[in-house]
Amino acid sequence: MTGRTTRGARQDLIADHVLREGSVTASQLAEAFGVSLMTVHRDLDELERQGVVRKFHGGVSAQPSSVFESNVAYRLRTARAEKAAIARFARTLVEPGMAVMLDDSTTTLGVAELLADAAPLTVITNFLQVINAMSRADRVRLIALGGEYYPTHDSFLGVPCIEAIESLRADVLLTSTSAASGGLTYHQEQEIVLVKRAMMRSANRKVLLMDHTKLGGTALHQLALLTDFDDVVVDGGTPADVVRALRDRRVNIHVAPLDTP
Amino acid sequence: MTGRTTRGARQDLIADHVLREGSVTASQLAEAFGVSLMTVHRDLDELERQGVVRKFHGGVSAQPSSVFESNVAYRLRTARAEKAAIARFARTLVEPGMAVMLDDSTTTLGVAELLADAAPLTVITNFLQVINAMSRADRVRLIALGGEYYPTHDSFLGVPCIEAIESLRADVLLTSTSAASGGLTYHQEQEIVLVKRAMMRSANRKVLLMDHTKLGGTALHQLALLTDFDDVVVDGGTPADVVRALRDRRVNIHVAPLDTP
DNA sequence: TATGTTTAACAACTAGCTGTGTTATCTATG
DNA sequence: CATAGATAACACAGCTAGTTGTTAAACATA
Repeated sequence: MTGRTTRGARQDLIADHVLREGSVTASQLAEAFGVSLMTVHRDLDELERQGVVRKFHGGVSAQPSSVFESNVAYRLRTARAEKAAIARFARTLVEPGMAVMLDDSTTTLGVAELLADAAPLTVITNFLQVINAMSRADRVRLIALGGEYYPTHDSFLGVPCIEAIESLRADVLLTSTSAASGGLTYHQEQEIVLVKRAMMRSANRKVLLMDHTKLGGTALHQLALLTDFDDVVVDGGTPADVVRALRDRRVNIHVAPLDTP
Repeated sequence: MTGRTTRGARQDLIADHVLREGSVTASQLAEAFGVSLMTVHRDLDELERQGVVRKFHGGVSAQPSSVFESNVAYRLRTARAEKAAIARFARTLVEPGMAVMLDDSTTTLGVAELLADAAPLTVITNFLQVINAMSRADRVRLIALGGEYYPTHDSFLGVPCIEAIESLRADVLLTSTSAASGGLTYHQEQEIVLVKRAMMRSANRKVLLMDHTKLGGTALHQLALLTDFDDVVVDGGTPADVVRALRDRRVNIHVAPLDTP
């Protein structure tokens, strides 16, 4: 494990290692990656800032999953290829002239990057990263949902957000959540659940985007039934029997093919 | 006029020149700045994109003032020192723990950059540049006002924005507008006027920030009386008789000293 | 069509930033 | 109080992104 790696890749590996082992010392990491102690400390500071690990005198330990799994920075790193595949598929559900609502999930961020091609378009979102991306896009009418800013999600939530959603109506909602199993979808945060539900009430067609790593899990709060969604898009890495089981439950499921490089 | 200048500075000079002369040819500009024609064209494309000039075959002409004066990019370039002075003063009106509302003016953007020092704070704004700045700030609770995005202002306006404002209450509002004269304040855009008025209704203390270049002018729509504001902050470049006249009108005026380098 | 103007594509250069290590100082823990 | 660990400050290498000029092709205007 001594190959020269870039900063980001090394941090990913450190994060994986910590999550797997529970805790490590700084000097072990310096040794393992052939890099100076100072650099390790800087990586660990960064990971701590992102909420993935906790530092203690001598090293770091993993955060309880409930904490770091909410994190944008962490979520952006997981299942990248799967999300890209799903985004490409979701993009085809959007046609020029539509009003598209996007929630604050990293999966929909992938869609946003492709949406410029579908212009003219109205985009409605509470996700700051999407807001910034779309503010630069041509021929996209952008409607931002305000609210209280949550740094962990990089989005706006709370009562003001929900009220704003309720006075709008979108043609299609592209949304995602952290877990699904047994015909139900889940999310670990109350605030997010309330916003997602409001979005579902304000959209004609509700599309759920889920990479296969999220299937079979649960989280603290129930969000909705899988059958409450008009479409569910999963990536090509989803086991065939899982797809079949969902189809048997009358879930309108689509499989987005992964890139084969 | 042949000294080596940076891109931004050169564009400023070109903009000034065009606004003064009405129109210029591309080759004249290339000559004047000792720079290639291609570079001039690139500068002009940029200025056109910002809405400051209009291109025609052979050169450019100035946009009518009503068009370019609304532009963030243009406004950001004007009266920088004055705005900085006013921002420093306005910063002293904000105390830790307050809920501060900021409108979408370049003057308040200057204040936002200084606000981190006054944390903990609640900041309420519809200005995307302030949202982005504050989302990175520590110990600042950020409440974004949503609405329809207006690229010329880089902010969110319209009914959703006004409704969001109406359900909030701020300790202090820092606002600015494009012109003031005869005891009245003005702005050239209806949408903006409605939002500013809503903000005024939702704030306990209303502070108007005006650099002296805006005094003595008017614009299409009346915004409010100068005496509707609890405080009016002008920069040190304001003529003494103007300050006296305002004071005679019972305007609670403050003069922010300019930097003397 | 002829001429001047604009754009596109490429390459060179630059400035500034990012990532890194070293050293020295500070801090925590036993 | 001693020692290992953490941080701050500085310096430097490498790289990326932004800026410019050149050339050639496309375009507009008379």
